[in-house]
Amino acid sequence: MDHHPDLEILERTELFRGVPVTAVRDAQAASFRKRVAADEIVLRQGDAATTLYVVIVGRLRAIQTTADGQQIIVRYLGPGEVVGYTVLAGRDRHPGTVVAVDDTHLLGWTEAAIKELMTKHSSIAMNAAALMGERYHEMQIRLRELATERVEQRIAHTIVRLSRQAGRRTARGIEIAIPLSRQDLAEMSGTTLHTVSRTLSAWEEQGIVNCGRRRVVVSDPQKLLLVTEES
Amino acid sequence: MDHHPDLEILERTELFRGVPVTAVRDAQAASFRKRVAADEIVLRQGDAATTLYVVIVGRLRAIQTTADGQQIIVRYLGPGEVVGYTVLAGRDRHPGTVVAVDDTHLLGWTEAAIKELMTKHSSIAMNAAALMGERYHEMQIRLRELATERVEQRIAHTIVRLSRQAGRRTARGIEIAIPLSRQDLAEMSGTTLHTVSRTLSAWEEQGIVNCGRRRVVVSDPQKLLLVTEES
DNA sequence: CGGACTTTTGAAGTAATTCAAGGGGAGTGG
DNA sequence: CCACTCCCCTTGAATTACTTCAAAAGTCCG
Repeated sequence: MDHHPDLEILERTELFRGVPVTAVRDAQAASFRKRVAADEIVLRQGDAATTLYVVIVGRLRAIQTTADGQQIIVRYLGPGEVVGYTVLAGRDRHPGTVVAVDDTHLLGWTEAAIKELMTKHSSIAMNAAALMGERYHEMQIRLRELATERVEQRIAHTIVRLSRQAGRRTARGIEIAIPLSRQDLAEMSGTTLHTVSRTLSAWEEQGIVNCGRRRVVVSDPQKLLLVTEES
Repeated sequence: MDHHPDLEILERTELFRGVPVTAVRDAQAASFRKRVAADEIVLRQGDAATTLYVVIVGRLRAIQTTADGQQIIVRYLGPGEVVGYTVLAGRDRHPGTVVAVDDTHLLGWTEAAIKELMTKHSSIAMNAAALMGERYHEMQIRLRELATERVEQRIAHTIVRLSRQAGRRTARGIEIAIPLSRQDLAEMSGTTLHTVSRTLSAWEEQGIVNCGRRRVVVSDPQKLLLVTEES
């Protein structure tokens, strides 16, 4: 069993992309598998951070909860992405909760293992820095949107982002391959489910989207982009 | 000149903390100095990213500007902090602009130099990952605040954060050692200068703060914390 | 077919923005 | 040293975008 199927997958993840094969092999050897069913929690806000995961198949959502129970969706995580960056960041408690959206398959490392890997193979550590930087960048954009844009524009941006991240071309347009309730969209856009519902209804009339129960299809991506641009 | 004063400073920065002395020496040798006067631009949004800096003395502000000219202040950067993370993140264009608030002294590296350093010394790369993770985490918090809190609470959080980052104990309370206009606070809290002004006026009457032209002194930190907590 | 969850839509309420105008400090130049 | 100017700050009043409240209608699943 010299040739392992996980190896090829790992080589294409954000953490191991461009890393020498020997190093990826080391990583693969030190990893363990974890499967979680839909709606299961992978890691919980406030818990001690002990593990880092890479998503192999499936999709998860990272959320943050405030003291008084309000939630925001920080992001969705798909194949190839890192879950549990806490260990990379050198923090000791998870700043958010990660829940599986579908049945998911992960590869995991203990804190000690991943640190050893990064120490031995600096390219892994550099990838870690790059990936954290990428997320930081994403957040800057979202922060700016939230601070300067109107609700409609923010919802449009949220949907554009989702369609790029998890969009599937269909006959009717780009379908977002994640079940999304109005509440979910609200928690991503910083608004209420009511406003999301009203906005989607309006867009539906304009032929921009086509949505149902926990389902969003962008029928006219161009028009949607126009919405993100208007002042 | 074997013993260089920059060396000791570098050893305490977020990028070189805990890194073997030989590595820090390498870094110091590869660095160049840069001085910028107050209000000078260190790097400009949209420009090609070629350099990474570490702040030695002084303070800078990172801003993001939208297409239509609206601004937000992403954060302030002080001694020991990294400026120009773009290079670490592997992006090619600066996502924001960084301007010096005071006269500032930086140490810089070319992209090639810093990448070589990280490759040779994985602890530097790991620090880079940790520091990016820390910023990502900060942004998550701010995003949540912006999405779930009222303006007054957000302004309170902004000021609490600033007082931790740049607070100086004085007879009157904690003075924020950065000149801050109402507009600046607005751009950090996602509101308008008018609302900031009204809020500060109200707090002044309650004896929470004591502020003047581009100056904020927190006279009752406890009461301010209460504001951040109320629903 | 019952029941839980999701979505829609109207109406009322409100927090915060926008509009508008004036006041005050700090620095500059005569 | 005074006056002028440029910012910065303040405060009222009007407006509005969005939330909150409320109720009803769909939709999916067991």
